[in-house]
Amino acid sequence: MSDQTAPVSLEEFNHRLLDISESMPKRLRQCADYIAQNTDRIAVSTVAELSAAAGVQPSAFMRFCQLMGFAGFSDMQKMFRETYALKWPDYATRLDNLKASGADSPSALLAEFVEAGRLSLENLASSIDPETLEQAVDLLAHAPMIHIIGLRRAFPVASYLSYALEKMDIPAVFHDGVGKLNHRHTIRKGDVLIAITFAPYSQETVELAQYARGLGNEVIAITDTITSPLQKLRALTLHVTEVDVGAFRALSATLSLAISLAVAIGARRDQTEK
Amino acid sequence: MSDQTAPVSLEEFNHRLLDISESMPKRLRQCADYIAQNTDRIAVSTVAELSAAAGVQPSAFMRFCQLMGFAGFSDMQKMFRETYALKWPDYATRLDNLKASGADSPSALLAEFVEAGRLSLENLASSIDPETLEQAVDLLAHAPMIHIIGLRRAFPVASYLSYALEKMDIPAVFHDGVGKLNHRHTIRKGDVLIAITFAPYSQETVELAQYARGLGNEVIAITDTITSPLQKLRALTLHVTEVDVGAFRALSATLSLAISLAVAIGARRDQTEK
DNA sequence: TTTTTAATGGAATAAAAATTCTATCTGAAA
DNA sequence: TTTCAGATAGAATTTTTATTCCATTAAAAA
Repeated sequence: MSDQTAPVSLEEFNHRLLDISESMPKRLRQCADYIAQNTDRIAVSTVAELSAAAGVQPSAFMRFCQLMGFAGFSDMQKMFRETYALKWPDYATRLDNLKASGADSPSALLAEFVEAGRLSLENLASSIDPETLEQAVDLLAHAPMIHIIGLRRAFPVASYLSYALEKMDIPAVFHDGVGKLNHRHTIRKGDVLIAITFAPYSQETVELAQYARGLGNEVIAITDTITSPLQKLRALTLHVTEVDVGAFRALSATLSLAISLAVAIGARRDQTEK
Repeated sequence: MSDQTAPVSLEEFNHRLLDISESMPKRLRQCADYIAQNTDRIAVSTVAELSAAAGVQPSAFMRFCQLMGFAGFSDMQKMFRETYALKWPDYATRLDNLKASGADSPSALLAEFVEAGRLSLENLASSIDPETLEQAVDLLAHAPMIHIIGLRRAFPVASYLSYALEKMDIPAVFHDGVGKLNHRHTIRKGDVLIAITFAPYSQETVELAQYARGLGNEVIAITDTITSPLQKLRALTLHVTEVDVGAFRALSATLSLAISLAVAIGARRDQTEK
């Protein structure tokens, strides 16, 4: 058992590995070498698998984990499963804990939302496919008219998108649902619709998307799940996963995506006009 | 047990999920919805964790796996562990990847907004004064009615605030300016107004704040400068500095503040009612 | 309504995995 | 060569996790 504290990040882990691997006995050295080359497997493998792959006994692998400063393999694996944000914090539980400890001040709550926002943004950066985004911008930059719909939770995003497009003098219709007036007849052939919807999906949004698709128009979807009804319409989907705090979300990632889309469209149209 | 063969790729998995999720009974649907939004957690979680997060019993989750065509959870997880190709380089690398696709590509732009958003959030966390926030929540939690105004750039924030308050059954009036109709007469003595405005300030927002102040009511301001006209009214000011990308901003920080405020009000009111 | 069928929750069981233990081995020092 | 301190392999044990089973509940059909 090591007296050192366990690494809490990939950097610390690698540093430790480099530090001590040279002074390890043969079998443990084998573990170190294997792990150095296959760090990514730790999160999704068992001791048996890893030790077999490294050519050692499970017990040897256990000793390796302990030398690295962990209590055991599970402890080490936990770090990998958590650090890489594949497992997000469960904010519902965290909030309960906050309340229980009496530390549920507004600023504590704000701190949670800030953290959730940071995670969402980081995740957005790695999950958005540049090509899909490029395609969306391309379609939108050439559209004679852009239609936008997004209700309930998605309404702020849709309204901001409308605002941004208007600022750049890009023709756009915001289907805001005011007075239950339906502007669907403003959609002409060749126009492109941006539909923003999160689970549970707004009926109106889905219907408008269906209508647009019925005219043979392209639909760009901004949504949070892979099973959105817009998927069935074969809309071009930009998928954003927001980290929720309890039942609420700060929309940081979605709004960033939306504003990027708007500005990119603006830039593209300027180029084309020249 | 399903007669269909199990999906062997993420695409097949998604397709299957989309196909059958609608015809599932309640609890299994819950599983489907949760998984649709958190597909990436399958590889590194246990049945217990996933089922708890989805709000169902482990046995329900098992049935879900079988409906999806797998023999059981382990079988399903196997697929995800095998196709688990690391999408986890660190954050800096991910940003670089986005930028790599060309200086003025949409994804490079997205990278900038993501970066700006993160900076704004960090800034927010350190600049908000917990006491001021506490005061604001206190005032708002005791208000018989909350009024909200925010136009142009501030409109998404105001609308989201309205949405959140409505979800929590907190009486609120959204002065949305639709049809240039003015709802100022709905403001009664003792009500509190949340006014959101950024430079250059909307005339309408400032006027409504003045009106409310004239009745002797409290005004909470969410604004981006220290010299806003609302300051003169001795409104309680929550000051948010957003990092802009060119002439645009992603509103990450402002929206996080707004949603925190809303949730904190909701929590405070629940307490008071007891 | 009554009957039938499907869905659900939770405990019970089975399986798998992690971890520890100990006899045996290895290699260096005496 | 003998002694001894690690180091190692493999089995035994403990812990965790997956899976099944069945009584209860809810929904659908008669």
